[in-house]
Amino acid sequence: MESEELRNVGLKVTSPRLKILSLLENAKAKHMTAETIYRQLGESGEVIGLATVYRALAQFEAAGLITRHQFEGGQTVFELERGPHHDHIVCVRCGRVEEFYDKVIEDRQREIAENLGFTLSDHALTLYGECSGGTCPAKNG
Amino acid sequence: MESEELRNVGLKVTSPRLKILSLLENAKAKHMTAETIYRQLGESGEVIGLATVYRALAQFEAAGLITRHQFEGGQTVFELERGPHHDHIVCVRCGRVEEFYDKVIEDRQREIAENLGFTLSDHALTLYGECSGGTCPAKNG
DNA sequence: CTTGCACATGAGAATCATTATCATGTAGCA
DNA sequence: TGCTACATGATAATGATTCTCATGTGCAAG
Repeated sequence: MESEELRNVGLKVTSPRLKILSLLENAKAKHMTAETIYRQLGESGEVIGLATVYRALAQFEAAGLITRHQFEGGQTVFELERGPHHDHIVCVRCGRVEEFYDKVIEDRQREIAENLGFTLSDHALTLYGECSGGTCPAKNG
Repeated sequence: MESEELRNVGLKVTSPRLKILSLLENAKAKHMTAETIYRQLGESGEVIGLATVYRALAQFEAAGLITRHQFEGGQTVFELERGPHHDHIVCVRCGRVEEFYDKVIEDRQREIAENLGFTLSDHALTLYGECSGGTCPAKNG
């Protein structure tokens, strides 16, 4: 139940929060902007203030429920935090986002940070390219 | 001479462009925001419209003279394009930016993109951490 | 089951970075 | 030297995100 997820992280269980969380869990697109969430909720008759959407997303992120990504050029997208860590590759033509995980890279990152005298706390790796013709609908999906 | 750099990429040689380019080449900080460039020029008595700064930076980027980076949370920073490709590690405490290059990671990125059916055109790898106590002035510099 | 109060919400204003507009100025070629 | 396409600067406009504030509500205590 989503209510528990909220309680577990110390957030009051409210209708807007439940709806946003629920949308994130059931949406077809795994990466959504605040605006998209706002619009999709509106279309389903669940009208929630845009400010509330931003607030809820910020709280969810602080609580570790979701992750925020800032791909180049575009807006900030949010993604439900489930499953193991991964990075992203974005098609510059159609906007499609794929995920991947690579142990070699992960390990190297830690080593590099250490060598430079940093304590690694986070990283952002995003690849940009074009997905192969057949697959690429040349239109966001 | 900076004038040649401009001519070489097909841009008219104008005073504002020369000043911006010159600042980028001589500034102590290697990564600067449009706002910073605007302010530093103003302080040196070289008053240039903010819009012009943004325009010039966009043109320099299109011409390959500089590179644009979008680190998390902060604004967009620009960096003179000289020397080989590299990635960045940013101190989340003091904002210091170090650069690094790692062949292992570069190679893996290409492989990963291929495996996923993408033609890699670009990538953004930024590590976030805290630089070691002694070195970290805990204040941007 | 009521009550109180800290916290949540929504509408719209405010902010921040960035881009567009438009009247005027100028680099650079004929 | 003069023309013309392009550049500039002041300012308005935009788009994303955050703040404000009056009002509403989850939920723990009684």
